Amino acid sequence: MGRWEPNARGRLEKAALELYGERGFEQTTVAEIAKRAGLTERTFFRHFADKREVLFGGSVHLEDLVVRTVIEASDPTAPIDAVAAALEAGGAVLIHERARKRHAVIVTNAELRERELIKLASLASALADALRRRGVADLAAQLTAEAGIAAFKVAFEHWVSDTEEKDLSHLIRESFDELKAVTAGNSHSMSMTPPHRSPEGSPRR
Amino acid sequence: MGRWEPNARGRLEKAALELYGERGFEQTTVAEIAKRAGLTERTFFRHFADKREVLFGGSVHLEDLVVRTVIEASDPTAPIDAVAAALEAGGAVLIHERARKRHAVIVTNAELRERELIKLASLASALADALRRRGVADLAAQLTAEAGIAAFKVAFEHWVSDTEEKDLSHLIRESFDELKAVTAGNSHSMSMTPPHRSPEGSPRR
DNA sequence: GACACGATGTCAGTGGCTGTCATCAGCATA
DNA sequence: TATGCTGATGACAGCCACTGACATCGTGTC
Repeated sequence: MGRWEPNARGRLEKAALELYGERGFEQTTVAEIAKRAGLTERTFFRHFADKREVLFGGSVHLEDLVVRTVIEASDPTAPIDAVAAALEAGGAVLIHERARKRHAVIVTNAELRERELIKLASLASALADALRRRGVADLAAQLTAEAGIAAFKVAFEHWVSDTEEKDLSHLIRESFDELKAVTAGNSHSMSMTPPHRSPEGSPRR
Repeated sequence: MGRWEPNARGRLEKAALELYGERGFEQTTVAEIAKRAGLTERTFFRHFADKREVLFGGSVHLEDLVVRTVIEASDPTAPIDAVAAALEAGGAVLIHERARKRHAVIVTNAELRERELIKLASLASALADALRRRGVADLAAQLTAEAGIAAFKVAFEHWVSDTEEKDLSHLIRESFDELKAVTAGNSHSMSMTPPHRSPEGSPRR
């Protein structure tokens, strides 16, 4: 077979996730990741554009799946529901255990959060494109996509923040329902006397 | 007064925006920015956390304004409308000319887009906090904030992409109206036969 | 056997960013 | 007036992310 151990990329991903988890993202050097994977720093950068990207290998695959699901949605579906269904399909391929580990690393570092956000923005943009191709007007397509991503984001964060694995599909549906309620103005008006608020050490500012 | 020229920070911001515009973000070194501002590289990093942050000095001020507006909203306002009004108030302090120049730089570079996204995410998070403090339930607060930011983002992008200055307030209101329509499923169902689509070289994939 | 190919290694260099110490005007205080 | 403190800046050394250029070496092909 090959002259080298196979699956260099996979080994780098594994080593990186481990090291980021063990000592933190900033405290890990690319050279260390490469060494644990039995490779050199230079090779790391041949597989990944930068030190962060090694955590986001699956995002292309996910985006593909979600976009395809929208494109193949049955005809008389409302755009927002097509987006919800597509994101549910995307969520279905995620593995709770792995997603939790990965997310635990990401939330500890601002640069990694930035990268996550731009991946979601890219997904929103691709979704909007798909909707436009289905004949949805430009502004509506953008807003449906962006609002859909917002709902997904909220659901996903609840999913990975919990040790016990709830059903992500269910969380996504709840999130979209709440989104609809909230934008309809159906949510109760705000009151000046918040219900559950004790004055134990008021937040500064 | 001081021993040095006053307003070092402002001079750095000005020099950076100019240079990023002239030769691009990546082609500009921090040393060059500092030199144009009559300072040293080390001083740049005392004023800004990194090379990107110099473009985002106003974001704290903006976030403050928006959050305060939500907190001070009159009692019987629906949360989504309070958020819309607050973002309109925030948008009102932006200067079209300057926002356009800044945005033109940001869209050319992925790292800068990442930074912009995390600032918006921070704003969403602060908005959600403000809503919770006003007694809005947790999930509703998150979704209202995130969806509101989505609407703002779309409106803002339209505003800065146009040479002629439309009214940002107006664009924001339109965006929120469209958001409400779209999440209500009021938008027309998707059709398999898109209205305006000529087959001139189908996009790959 | 010559040769192209593709994945990796080696090495030198750039630039973002940090820690540390020095410098120096203004200000307070003895 | 001398002394000392403070706060903004400069000077310098160093780490590490990332890149370009070239070398190496199995594998498959002609």
